[in-house]
Amino acid sequence: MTAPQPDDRLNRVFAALSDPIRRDIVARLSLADATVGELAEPYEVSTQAVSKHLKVLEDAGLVSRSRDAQKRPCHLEAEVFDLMTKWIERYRRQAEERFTRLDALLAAMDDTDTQDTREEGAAS
Amino acid sequence: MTAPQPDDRLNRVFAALSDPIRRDIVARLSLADATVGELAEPYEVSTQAVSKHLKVLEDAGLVSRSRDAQKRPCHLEAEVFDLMTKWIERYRRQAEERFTRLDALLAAMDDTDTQDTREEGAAS
DNA sequence: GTCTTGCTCAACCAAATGGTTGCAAACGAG
DNA sequence: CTCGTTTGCAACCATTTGGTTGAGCAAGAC
Repeated sequence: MTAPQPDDRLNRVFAALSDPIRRDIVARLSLADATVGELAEPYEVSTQAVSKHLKVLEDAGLVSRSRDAQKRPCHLEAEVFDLMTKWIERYRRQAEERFTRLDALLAAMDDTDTQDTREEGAAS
Repeated sequence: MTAPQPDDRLNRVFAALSDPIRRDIVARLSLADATVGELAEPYEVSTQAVSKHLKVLEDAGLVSRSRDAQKRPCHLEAEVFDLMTKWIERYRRQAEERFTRLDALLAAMDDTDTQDTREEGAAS
């Protein structure tokens, strides 16, 4: 808890969103804050199960909970989304770059006929 | 497999990326295609374990495998990333919108004093 | 005070996950 | 054909996960 390393964070965030109920909860919380009971109502699972899901989302940093009498209003923390999009975009861009480089290589090969094409060696 | 519904897809993609080894594999495949053995080398787990990880990534649609003699070169399919970013961006935008609307509402309330403020009703 | 509501905690259970080992298939090399 | 290399599959094991039920706590309602 003291040092939430980005790696650990990413583990939890991706894992949290791998469950359809939790994704649905996030979707609904993006529209409005809600209590545990309100969130649990549409699903056929018990309130306790939803409470567990909320805990997973909270541990991932996706949801924060305050107090209002007995109720525990849940609030979406959209900030964490950035962590994911940064990770995803980084490697997507890298892959796309590689793709365009491959295109260029193929074009060059087409020019210089069938020469020795040592280029894409192992990236050790 | 016949009808990979987007929901199911998202389950698998998010779950696949919730493991640090699998994220690392994706990161390395974004630089260059690689065989199972090459991918397994840096880790302390067995080749079979990495083979399993590759299967998870393949089932999620993140990786495709071709054949070259005994080797099975792995290739990153960056397309699936879009599915995630679309999902994420959708709800992040929604949350941000709500945030700015709340700001506006507060400003309006400050103007018109304490009127009836029915706005954020349940999202049935 | 007692009651009811809203939620969490604890114990338990079945299924999935991530790892292991051993074996077999596919393929090129000799 | 036989051998080594690379990979996938099956069985097994420990841990995690997503669900259940039952009890308990906190806070307004009576």
